[in-house]
Amino acid sequence: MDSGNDEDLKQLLRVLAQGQEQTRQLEARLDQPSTAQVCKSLAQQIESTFQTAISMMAEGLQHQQQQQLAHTDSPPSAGDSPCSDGSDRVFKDHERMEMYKKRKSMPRWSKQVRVCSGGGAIKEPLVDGYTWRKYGQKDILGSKHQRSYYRCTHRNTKGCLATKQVQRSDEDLSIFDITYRGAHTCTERHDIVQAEENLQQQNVEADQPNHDPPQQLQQQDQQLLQSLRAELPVETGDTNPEAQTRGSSSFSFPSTPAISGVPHDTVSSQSTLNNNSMADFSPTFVSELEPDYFSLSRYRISNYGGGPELGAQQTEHAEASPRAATSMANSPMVDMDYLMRQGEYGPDFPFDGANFF
DNA sequence: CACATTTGACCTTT
DNA sequence: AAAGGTCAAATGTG
Repeated sequence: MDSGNDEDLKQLLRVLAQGQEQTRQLEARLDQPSTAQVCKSLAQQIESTFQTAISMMAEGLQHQQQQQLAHTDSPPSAGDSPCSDGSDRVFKDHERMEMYKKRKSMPRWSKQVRVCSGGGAIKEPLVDGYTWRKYGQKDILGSKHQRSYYRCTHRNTKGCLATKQVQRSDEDLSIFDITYRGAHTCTERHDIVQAEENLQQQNVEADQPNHDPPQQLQQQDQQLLQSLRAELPVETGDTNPEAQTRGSSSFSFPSTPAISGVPHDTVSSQSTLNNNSMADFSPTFVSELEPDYFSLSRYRISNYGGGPELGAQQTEHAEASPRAATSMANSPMVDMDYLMRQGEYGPDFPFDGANFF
């Protein structure tokens, strides 16, 4: 238990450092002609990061209190624990329980991704910048398509508990419902915002033909632009029906950092939306199976929690990277390349924010 | 060999 | 009890 405590602390540190880094980024943006949207996204990301930290701390506190209680209530007796044979199992069960509780309290948000196929078979939009590992697949009652379950690849190495579920929509085969759960505590892509900003800038430049494009803007980016233009907006009329049926009361998270207690009952819609909203434009949609397959996505984020949607529709950029499709679901950090290529954000951009402690 | 996915069993939630 | 979510052994892949 104590060993886990240590891990938790490290993780907490990571999350806090992430928040700090994000705040720095936001601060830097405020001096630049950034779009409001970028700043807002950043702010939301920061909020969410701190929420994660807060809930981690609250959890730790609760755990501590429980331990203290147990200590004072029943003084340590020799025959306290079950026989040697069963103790292991009991411990495992207990741990599992904790896991479930932990996950249940995690922020959760979903979005719809439209995948446009160029005639080929449609594959799941698996690439979103994080590396995921599939751990399950299920038939879902009333749905034609199975739901796939993914967890962050770094679950074991960094204890990152982020998961996602992917399920193809019944009505529109080109739409996938993706539900994310938990913020990434691995620091795989802390700098998404910058990538997005680059994209936006490129977009703007493209709209103003007179503007000299920086030399660094090259083929990849051009293609990217084209794809941005070509992409289809997902129609906004639909209120995700499932958000009401299955999500209604299952999720809660504090909107304001109420320091006390374990916050479980307050709902903040906007804070849950964007935990990693930036983390999800999908770099590589080129299918390795279908050479002509070329797809993009634009998505909406629909929040759980049943609260009134305030600007819940937030569109993000999708991109199609000309980079050769990597294998399967993994395409780590493609956007990182964009960052590095666009040297203008300079040397003082502290990448050590990604310190892996 | 070290990863990934598949898939039936198992567990939790409703 | 049924549905949803996860685990873990078997299997696949580079």
